[in-house]
Amino acid sequence: MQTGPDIARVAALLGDPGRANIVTALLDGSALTAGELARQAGVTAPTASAHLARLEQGGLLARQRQGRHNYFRLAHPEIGQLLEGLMGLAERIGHRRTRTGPKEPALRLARVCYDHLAGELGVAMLDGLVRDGRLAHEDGQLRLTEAGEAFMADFGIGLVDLRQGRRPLCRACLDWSERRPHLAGSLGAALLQRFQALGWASREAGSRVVRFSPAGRAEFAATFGLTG
Amino acid sequence: MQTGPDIARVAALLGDPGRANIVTALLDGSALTAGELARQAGVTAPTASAHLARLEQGGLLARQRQGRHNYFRLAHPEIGQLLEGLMGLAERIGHRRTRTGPKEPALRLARVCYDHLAGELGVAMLDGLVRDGRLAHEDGQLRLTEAGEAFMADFGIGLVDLRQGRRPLCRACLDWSERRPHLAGSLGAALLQRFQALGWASREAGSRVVRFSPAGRAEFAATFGLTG
DNA sequence: TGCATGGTTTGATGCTCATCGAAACATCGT
DNA sequence: ACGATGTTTCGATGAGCATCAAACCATGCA
Repeated sequence: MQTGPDIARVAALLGDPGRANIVTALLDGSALTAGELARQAGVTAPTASAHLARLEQGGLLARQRQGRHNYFRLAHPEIGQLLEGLMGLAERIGHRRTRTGPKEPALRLARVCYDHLAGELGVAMLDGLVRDGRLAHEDGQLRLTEAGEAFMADFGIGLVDLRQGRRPLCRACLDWSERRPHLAGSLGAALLQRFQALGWASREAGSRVVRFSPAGRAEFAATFGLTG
Repeated sequence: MQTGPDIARVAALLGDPGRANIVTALLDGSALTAGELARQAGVTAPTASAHLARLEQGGLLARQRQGRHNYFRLAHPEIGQLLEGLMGLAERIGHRRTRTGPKEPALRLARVCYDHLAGELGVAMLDGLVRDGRLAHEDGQLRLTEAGEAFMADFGIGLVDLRQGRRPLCRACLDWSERRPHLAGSLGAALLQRFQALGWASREAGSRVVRFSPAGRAEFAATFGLTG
């Protein structure tokens, strides 16, 4: 008999392949309809509907009705963090769904984690920002320095807007494939959006892959002082 | 159809209340026998045996036969990290097993996380170490500074031994109750052991609670420069 | 060589729940 | 108003599995 949070309830929600596929599909931060999720999960509409109801009831998903469509998204960014942690552990333990798929390398290079950049380039970006004194680790938190504020403003990020929301500006998120942190939080999300606006990178439809153009990749490396 | 690590397998293992109780009981880093775990989990010996077999098969637990006893422990420290993450999320979402139990405050103040100090005092200690320049955040990793090495040696920590193992010396572990990191890794484990050797604190049998004596608490605060 | 104790295996039972087809419901475009 | 599309509800089916009692195996002690 133990006290404390009920981890079994949450784990059981993620313990079904269908539901796991659903939340993984939502890990890119998008909001998908019930039908899309059913297809992604490889189940029929009724089963998906039942799963979605349970996930919503369990507090993992948020539902937004829009006309005849039902959009679902992760209820909280922290859920994405947990999923990355689960992936890391599953990988270490050797539980893999398939032999490394074809688009696996692209996924390891650059992917979306909820709504920010993850993968090799994601952690490299955070490293660069810290090395150049734009972000600072402080009491285990990430803080934007004055130099960092100037840098972001120059890069076209509207910090004022970002500080409006109650979501933290900077946050370290442990990367699944790199096993080191990358930048999350509203700033991380804004940066990824900016990359897309600048045409440096684009999201691959229906996957978490972020594809950089050769020119965009070069600009990216130059901006954050990456050698690789 | 998705690729990548199979999170459902791992989550399903943790999704049963019996198994969740088992791993939670092992979260204090101890190695317990099958019988003890059966009692902790509130199931009979046969069911526990089945659960333990599945957990071992799944790579979450390591078994060590000693005579007619079977000792189980978490297969890897990272599993403890994931469990704390799961607890944090479950708490946020509002899944609690019971109304806050009686020993809950003690647990939030100071407890064992796998083998190192967690809770209010755990994060305060890390804060103090960083503030005083003994640990430094670097590229998202924790590093022991020169001043820190001197401090640890003076405090009676044998760094040479710690560096032998392949386990990282310092590691940040996200605290379940405080939602901020505390110090893990072999150094974190060594510090907790030292506290016990000095008589500052002692483990409460059969729980994760770490109980500081009044004098020990004062020494602790003085050593790490805590005001609270 | 026995007896006690810890642990696992086996077998049987019952429950939860994932799944899908069919039908009902809701919304949109025409 | 009506057909088309997206979504949920209902009902039925089946599989997986958690559970325990009883039997079995192994180790330690006398």
